[in-house]
Amino acid sequence: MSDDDRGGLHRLVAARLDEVGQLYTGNRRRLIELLADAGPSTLPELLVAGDGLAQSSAYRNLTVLAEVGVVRRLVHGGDHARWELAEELTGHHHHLVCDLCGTVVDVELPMEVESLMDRAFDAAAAAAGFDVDHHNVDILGRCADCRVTGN
Amino acid sequence: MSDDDRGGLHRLVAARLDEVGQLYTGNRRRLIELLADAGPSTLPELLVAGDGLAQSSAYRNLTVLAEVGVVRRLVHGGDHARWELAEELTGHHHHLVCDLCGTVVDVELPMEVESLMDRAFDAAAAAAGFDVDHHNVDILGRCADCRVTGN
DNA sequence: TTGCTTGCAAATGATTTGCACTGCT
DNA sequence: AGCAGTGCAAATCATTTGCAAGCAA
Repeated sequence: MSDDDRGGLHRLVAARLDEVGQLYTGNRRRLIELLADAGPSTLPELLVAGDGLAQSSAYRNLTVLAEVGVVRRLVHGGDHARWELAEELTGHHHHLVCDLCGTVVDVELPMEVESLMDRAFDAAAAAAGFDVDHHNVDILGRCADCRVTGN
Repeated sequence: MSDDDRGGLHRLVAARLDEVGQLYTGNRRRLIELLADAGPSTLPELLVAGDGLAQSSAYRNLTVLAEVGVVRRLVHGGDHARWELAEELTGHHHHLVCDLCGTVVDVELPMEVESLMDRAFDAAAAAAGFDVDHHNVDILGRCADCRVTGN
């Protein structure tokens, strides 16, 4: 994310919090910065990078940020959930997930692929009586690091 | 799943267990039957349907069945994980997930869509240094029941 | 001074494990 | 006999919550 977008990011988060009477405190700003810098992160990762941030505050703040729609909780197989900035802030994307170390990296797919998937998903869901709201794609495999270390 | 396949299913599971010196016991057979009948199910659902099956045995048996590759553990947002028969037994498929009640239903996508996705995913992953092993697609929305009840 | 935040400690709840017992081979 | 499977109760561990003190409008 460019430094240019960073200001807009903070302004949007502050506005969203304000709408529900919540403040954009230092802890919350730090979490947003960390997620903007590091992408999908676990709570322990955020605590290590967060310099003294209390665990309970981190969980509470991430929950609040998710409630106002600026953060999203991801759940894959590992012990800890992962948190990332919401798509409204990052754009629509999917995830590369390493089967070995659990790392999650964002990927964007070509627009034609997204629209073909949308059409296919709508059709498949309609046949089962579902109304589609959105879709998540996880691409699982081995990340560059784990390929090298032969994990 | 047809009754015809059911016999083959049990034979395959028994063989897989046998390979690692484990038995195809009544509890394990019951779990396989329940998953074949009900699709992706939570542990509480399996216990209710399982008539006296102990919780710890259910967890332990599902773990063993997953280790020999006949069962898969799914994790979406809810309180409980869900378990389903592995794709080797059911064929490749994806999931419709109800945002409101958490129900998960299997869907199959047209072959052309799968192959287009495979190609797109390989290309996107390669750009990030990932080797793709497989992919999961979750289609999220509102199931037929929740549409009716206006949950 | 009213209400949102914070950190600590305690509680919660899904899942796992220790153990003694039963049952297959 | 010898090892796998079972159920109960206790332990684990990510996450949540109660509470008292700090801080902003």
